[in-house]
This record gives sequence, structure tokens and C-alpha cells, in this order.
Amino acid sequence: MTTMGDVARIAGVSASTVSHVLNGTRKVNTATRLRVEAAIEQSGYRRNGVARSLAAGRTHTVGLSISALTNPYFNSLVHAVERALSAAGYVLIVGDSHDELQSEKRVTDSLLDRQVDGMIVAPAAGSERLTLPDITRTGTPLVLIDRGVDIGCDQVGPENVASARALTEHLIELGHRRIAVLRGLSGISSTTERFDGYRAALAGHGIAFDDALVLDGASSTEAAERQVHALMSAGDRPNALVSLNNAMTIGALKALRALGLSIPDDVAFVCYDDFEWADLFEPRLTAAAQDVDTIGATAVELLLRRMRGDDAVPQHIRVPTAMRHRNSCGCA
Amino acid sequence: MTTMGDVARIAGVSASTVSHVLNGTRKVNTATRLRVEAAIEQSGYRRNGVARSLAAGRTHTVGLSISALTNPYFNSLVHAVERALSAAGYVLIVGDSHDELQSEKRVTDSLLDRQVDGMIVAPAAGSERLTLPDITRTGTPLVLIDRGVDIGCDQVGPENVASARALTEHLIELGHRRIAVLRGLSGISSTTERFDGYRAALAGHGIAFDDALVLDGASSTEAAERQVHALMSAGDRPNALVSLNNAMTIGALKALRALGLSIPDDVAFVCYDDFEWADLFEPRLTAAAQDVDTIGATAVELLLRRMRGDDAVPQHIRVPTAMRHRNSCGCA
DNA sequence: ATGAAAGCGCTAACAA
DNA sequence: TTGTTAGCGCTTTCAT
Repeated sequence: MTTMGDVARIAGVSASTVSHVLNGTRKVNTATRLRVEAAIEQSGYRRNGVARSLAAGRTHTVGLSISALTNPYFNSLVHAVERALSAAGYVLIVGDSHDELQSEKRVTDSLLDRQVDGMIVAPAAGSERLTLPDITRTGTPLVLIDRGVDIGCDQVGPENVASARALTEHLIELGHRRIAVLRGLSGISSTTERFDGYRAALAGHGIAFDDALVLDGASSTEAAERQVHALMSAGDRPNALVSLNNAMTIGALKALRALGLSIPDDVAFVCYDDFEWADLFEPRLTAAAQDVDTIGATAVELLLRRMRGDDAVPQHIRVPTAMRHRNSCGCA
Repeated sequence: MTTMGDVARIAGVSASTVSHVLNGTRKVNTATRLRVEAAIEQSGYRRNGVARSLAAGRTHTVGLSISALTNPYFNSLVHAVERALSAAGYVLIVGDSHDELQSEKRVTDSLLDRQVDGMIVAPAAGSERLTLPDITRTGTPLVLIDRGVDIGCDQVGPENVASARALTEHLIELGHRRIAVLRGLSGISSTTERFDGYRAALAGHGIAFDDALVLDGASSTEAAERQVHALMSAGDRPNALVSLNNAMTIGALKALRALGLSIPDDVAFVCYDDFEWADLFEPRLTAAAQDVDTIGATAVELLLRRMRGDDAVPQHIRVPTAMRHRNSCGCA
């Protein structure tokens, strides 16, 4: 393996000069720069990023801890983050927390060990008493994404309350009174907020809240499928359903199809989270679509600012969703 | 920041002892080990992975260069790889090559600079004359995934020819003669092989090959949508279509829906690549499903073997696909 | 059972 | 404009 020392020897200069031509960190005489470049070329030298990171004290690396990477929503979020980061010259290392505290701890520990220059976390339930303090203790800049927790750091996520409320109200305006809801994983803010939006819609229209219509979908396709199947095969089923995230939507659709129930005739349906192929589902889904690109880009922006040493007061940013009006809700 | 030296001082031992208790690399007296552990606890020490990598000469990191990360197929492939790797104690760093040579070069360069211990690449067209030689030159163990190129290294990918042939033959057996095909990005082996399978099916049944029925979908949803739209709005349209990857399938379905054509009545449809939600599409798609988990796990297995120094002759592994018989093809 | 010391390959003062 | 030198924090031989 060729090192900078080898290159220096070939070019007849010092290692420090080689380093400077490589990084453009100081003016180098054109003639010597050319010699160095020739030597690099000739020797097939590649810099050692590990040594570089150790000496410089920064890795140009950012860690992301997130769950359910196979979920298309998180998947696009990861790529929105990656795009913004690589535009800024950073490399992203992703770890899957599986929305489970111990697993999240493993991921963030490994990221911290690798000396990431910054960290973006979609916190699992309970994060604030284990992993988050660990991170802040190291002084690594941190921003929370997708969900918030009550800790002093930057946060970016989608707007939840008003969106879930709007979704529910749409159903109400269509004349529905018995509206079931698929609620997500407990302990995370997005679940609470979206559920609050649902309740607010009912309350705002004088509809009594009925606990029997609340399904615990646990943000999972399988759980949602089971719950919807159970509720819908019982007598006296609701005539409308709102699903509070995309994974649960899939489960709900599977269950409804299995039961032979038609949307929107038997059940009107709306959901939080859009699908890239929403047009190909039958029926086309009325959904509140998150703006993942903005969320990802904003998270990166906030993080880079912190990494530059900015210590302004932490921001909590909410990115609005867009209502996609299609036909699963049952309006013309 | 606390270093190993600090811990050593607190525990009243040498740094080397601290290192050994941390890594279990040599026997340490229980009493001293306890003192060291206490010192670690008390000081909140975290090891510096960068320094560790530099000293040890290995990073416990593997690089993956792949394209179209938002494509669900590649997405699951990435996660299959990640799962296998993290089970073996490695961290995966992923880069998106966008199936474009310069971009692939940027990704692999960055991975190599970071001193990954091994590399998995889904080669873009032309890779064998630019990035791949670069990688082998560094001596970094390499395995190719998804597509092959004629270079002496391990490769794992799906079976293409027989699968595409079976798909096409199914249509033929249903009585179709004018069968259009959506062909993928040119220059990559999977495109060639799947297309070969299509031609072989026609040839095997004495059906003349018709160039006008070959659509260049470029493995992209948009291109496929345009091409299918054009072909299907012209007169004398084919009555069957085979799509050779999932991105193009989406495009085809969009175009057909836009034209108001019904599957399978107006056009029988089969595709290479399955969808997780294939049951929710209308109609349910008859597809050849790749076994991503096996492909990913096999790639990792081959790579780890090379990383251990095995220098057996390179293997080319093909993982069979599974035929999912549903109703877009038009059989009962 | 433990320690001393020599690096790993690079960056960045500080000198010249 | 360039070189010298002292680390960065760890691993690992070689002693003891």
C-alpha cells in the first residue's frame, strides 16, 4: 500500500506538501504541484480516510438511526437525507433501530464509536431516557426527525394533528358518524398527535368518541390487518375508516379485500401517508401526503448548522402535508 | 474527550491493559479487570473507532454500491445485505450509483478511501473498464451482485433467462402470438439475459420475432409509461405484454390505466419481479419473484469468505426465481 | 499478568 | 513556498 510518504519520496518533497496539494490547504508552487500529481498518478496512491479522520478529528460522516427501513416512507426519507448530505460532502451511515430501544442503543453506539460528525435520529419509544442522553453527552450534534421528544435539540417532522383532523373531517362531511381509526405504535409522538387530530375532528362535530372503534395497529401491516379483519367481520361495523400510517393502510386494504368489502361503498377509507403507486391501488386512495424531501433536507440543514458550531436555541419544525383527494373516501 | 490513556490512569494500569480488557485479547487478572471496568464506567469512556481502525488496519466496514435505491427491489436487497452483514459484526455503508458510471466511480472511490474491508457492487454499464479494476487494484475483496460482468470475481444474481422465458411461454400457451416486451437498461447483463429468455420463448414456439414489439423501457417507470402508451395507442396493438423489471411494470400499468385498457382482457400482462403488495394491485400480477434474501445472504457469505483470505476460484451463483401465478395473465 | 514503546497514515502548527 | 515535527487514540509486539 502506498502512503503519502511514498508519494513524497517519489516527488522529492515532504509529506506535508503532498497533503497540501491533495487538500488544497495551502499555496503550492505549480511546478512542485505537478510533480506531486505525477507521483500520485504513477504510484496509484489513494488517501487513507481513516488516518485522515484521526489526524483531522472529523470523519465527514453522519449517522442516521431510523426504523422500518423497508417501509417506503422511511426509505424515501433516508434517501432525501442522503441526497442533501452527499451534496454537502458527507457520507451517511444508516442503522435500523427497528423502533426498539435496545436495538436503537446498539445502532447509536456503533455510530458514535465510528466518530460520526453528526447524528440524525428518528427516536424509538423511550429514547429520551437511554440513547438520546448518551448522544448529547458526547457532544455530537443531534437532530430528531419524524418524531419529537421533549429534549433540547432541533427537530423536524411532518404536521400531524391538523392533517389527521382534516382526513377525519372529510369523512364526517361525507355524512359518516361511526368512523374507526387505526392508531400507530404507542409511545411515539406522531401516533399521539395523529390520534389527537382524529379525536379533535369528532369533538368538533359533536360526535361521541367510541373506544370500540379505535384499533391498535402498532404501525404494522400485520397488526392492522388482524385488527381490521376482526372489527369488520363483527356485526355492526363502522362505515368509515382512517388509517394513520402507510404500513397500516396496507394491512387494512388486505383485510378489507379478504372480507370482500368494497371501498368506498361498504367502508369509506382515508389515510395518512401517500404511496408512490397510489394510482394503481384499487380504489385510488385519498391520503395526506408527507413532504419527505423537505423533511430530509431540513433535517440536514439544521444538522450542518449545528456542526458548524451554531448554538442558537433549538428549533422544532413541522412540515405541512398535502391532501391528495382521490376516490377511496367516496366523494365524486 | 476521554481516551484510553485517561482510563488507564484512573485504573492505575497501562493503556495496553485497558485495550486488552476492552477487546478480551489477553488474560487479565480479575481484580485489575474490575478496576479497569470501573474506571471506564466512571469516566464515561467510549472507544474511538477511527483510531482503532487505523491501528488495527481494519474498519469492520463493508461498502455497497448500488443503483436506484428507491426501487423496492434494490431496497430489499440492501436490507438483506445489511442484515447478513450486521449479524457478522460489520457495518454497511451504501452508495447510490444511479446506474451511471461517473457516479459509480465517485461512490466506490469514497468507499475505498474509507478503507472498507470489502465491497459489494451492482455494476453499472461500463463498470468493468473503470470502477471494477480500481477496486481490484487495491486488493479489496469484491463481490458483484444482481448483475455480472466478465471479470474474475465472485458474483450472485437472480436467474434471468429461464425465468423470462417461462413468463413469455405462459403467454404463448394462453394463445398469444403478438407479445410485446419492455426491455431494461442496456449494457447490463440482466437486461440482456431476460431479453434472451423472451426471444428464446418465441423461437421455441415458432413465433417470428418482431422488432416493433420491443419497447426500450430503460428500467425506468417513466420511459416504460411513455413507450407503452405510444405502442398501445397506435393501431394494431399487441394483446400481451411482458415487463422485465418492477420499475417498468409500474409505468406499464399507469399507461394502460390511462388508456382505459383492461388487463387481461385487452392486454394480458406478466412481469419479472414481484411486489410486496401485488395482491392490492388491480389486477393481481402474475410475476417471477426474485429471492432477495438469498441473493443478499449469499453475497455476504462469499464476501466474508474472501475477507478471510480464501482464494478459491471465483463463483458465479444464480438464485432461481419463483413463479407467482395470479390473474393479470388471464388464465382462470 | 502487565507494561513500554513503536507505529498505523495523516494533519497542522511552527519554523525556516 | 516548503519542510520539520508533534501528535490524533489505538493495537500489538516484545520485554519483564
